[in-house]
Amino acid sequence: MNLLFSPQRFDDPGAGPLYLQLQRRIAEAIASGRLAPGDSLPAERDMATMTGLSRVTVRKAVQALVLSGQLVQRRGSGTFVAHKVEKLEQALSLLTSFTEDMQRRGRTVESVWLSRAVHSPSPEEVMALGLGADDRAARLARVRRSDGIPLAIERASLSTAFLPDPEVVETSLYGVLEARGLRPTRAVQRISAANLGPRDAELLEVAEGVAGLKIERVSYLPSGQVIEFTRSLYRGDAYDFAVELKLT
Amino acid sequence: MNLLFSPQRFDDPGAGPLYLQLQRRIAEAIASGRLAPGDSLPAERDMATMTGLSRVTVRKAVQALVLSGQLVQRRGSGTFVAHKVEKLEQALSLLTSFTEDMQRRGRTVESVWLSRAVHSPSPEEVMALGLGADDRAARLARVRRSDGIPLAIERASLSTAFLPDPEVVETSLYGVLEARGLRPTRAVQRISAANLGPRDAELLEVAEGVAGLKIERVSYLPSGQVIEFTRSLYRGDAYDFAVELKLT
DNA sequence: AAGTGGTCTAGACCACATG
DNA sequence: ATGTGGTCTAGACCACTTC
Repeated sequence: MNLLFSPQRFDDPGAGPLYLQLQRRIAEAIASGRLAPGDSLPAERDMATMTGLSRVTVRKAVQALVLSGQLVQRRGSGTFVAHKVEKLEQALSLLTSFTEDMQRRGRTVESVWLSRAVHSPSPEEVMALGLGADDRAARLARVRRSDGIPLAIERASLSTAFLPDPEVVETSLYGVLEARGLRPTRAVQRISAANLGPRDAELLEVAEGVAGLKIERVSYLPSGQVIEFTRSLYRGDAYDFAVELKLT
Repeated sequence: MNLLFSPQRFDDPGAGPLYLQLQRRIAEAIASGRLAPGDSLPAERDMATMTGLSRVTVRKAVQALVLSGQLVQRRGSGTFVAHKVEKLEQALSLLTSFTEDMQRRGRTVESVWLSRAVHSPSPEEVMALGLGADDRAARLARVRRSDGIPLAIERASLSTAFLPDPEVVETSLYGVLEARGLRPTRAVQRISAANLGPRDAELLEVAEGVAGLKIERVSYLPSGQVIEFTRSLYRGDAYDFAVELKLT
């Protein structure tokens, strides 16, 4: 530990900014196992005096490692090497139920509703759902958790023609639709990456700016009509989507 | 503009940290169109005096918006509202050629080799490629660009049994393999999100910490043998992968 | 009560871009 | 030459956790 934070080599010219040098040192210590998951780092002030850097510079190095998921900070408690999160693998080309998926893995499932209500549709919803001037949109938003860890935020929108009362949805939206005789047969998903904003980061219990996987799904009825439009945000560190390719 | 950076309302109690208040203000100005793409913001020092905040605090607000892709900073030049990047949509369940893909869209394609060489395999490569003790790994790394914008970093690994001399690959790896009678028929991709590290961020010409889409692909020969293992890193702001779901 | 991370300040120097 | 963002410092107070 004394070695890790010794002021030596911080005067090297051409080694780049000081915060990057420190960041690299810590990252290497983690990669090599000299810092193991769960280990605590010295307090920021202590690292500063040990390295001869200012606390602001130490913080900048630490922040980058928090963003990349290698460190975790807890206010009032300390800075720790992150535990490896076993990535959950999920097939992308099958529409699977979150609940069944997790139970098959022997994990607990919790789902916290953020809202279930009817709103005037946003322009995005009008586009995606093909709504008319007087149509209204039912919105369902929830946080999906497993074993106490939040994994994803799901925000679904439907025309009230298909779901007049969103309050009736307890667990499975598709279950409720099925009971009403509505069965999507095709869906298209679009996947991209984005840094989480303050709100979403808080809901997923990660630092602001952490990378998240954004998935937008549009589901279609056999008639070709759009029935549902869902935007999900997955924790990038906890999820892994798998796709099998057909090669011609 | 005077309005945007007026010190009013920065004394509101209960509105959260100052940098978040400023961040929110700027984000709203962009969303509402009062700040249009390409517009320049005042210099950091000027924003600081206008708002009555310190430069460090202004920087923290700006940094977050740079991370989320809403602002762009150019050293020596200024801070600007980012131009909307039209997201490139790509089908995930087809193995498409980057070159053909872009040309079909009427875009130029450039590919910059970072390295083409033979190495001792890393543990990861041994695992993925199923290498033996004496096998060596051919590595190909390049940055894919289109219209002058870097879009992705591709790092491919193969056993030298399949590709003894990586230097022969000029544009298409699959083309070279095909010429050698090697034709993958199945591939599995795993997708997740990650914050870009200093090196990768530089190669993709974005700020460190920006969200990237990480795709790992393993391709198989008809015999079931693994022929290739590729790790790609796409700019999260410029790419969008599409998958169609089969619903049973 | 003591220690931790979170926020904030005022001021400084450097490297780079543009006129 | 001037202005810009990039880095860095020393010191301060707050909110929270832990003892």
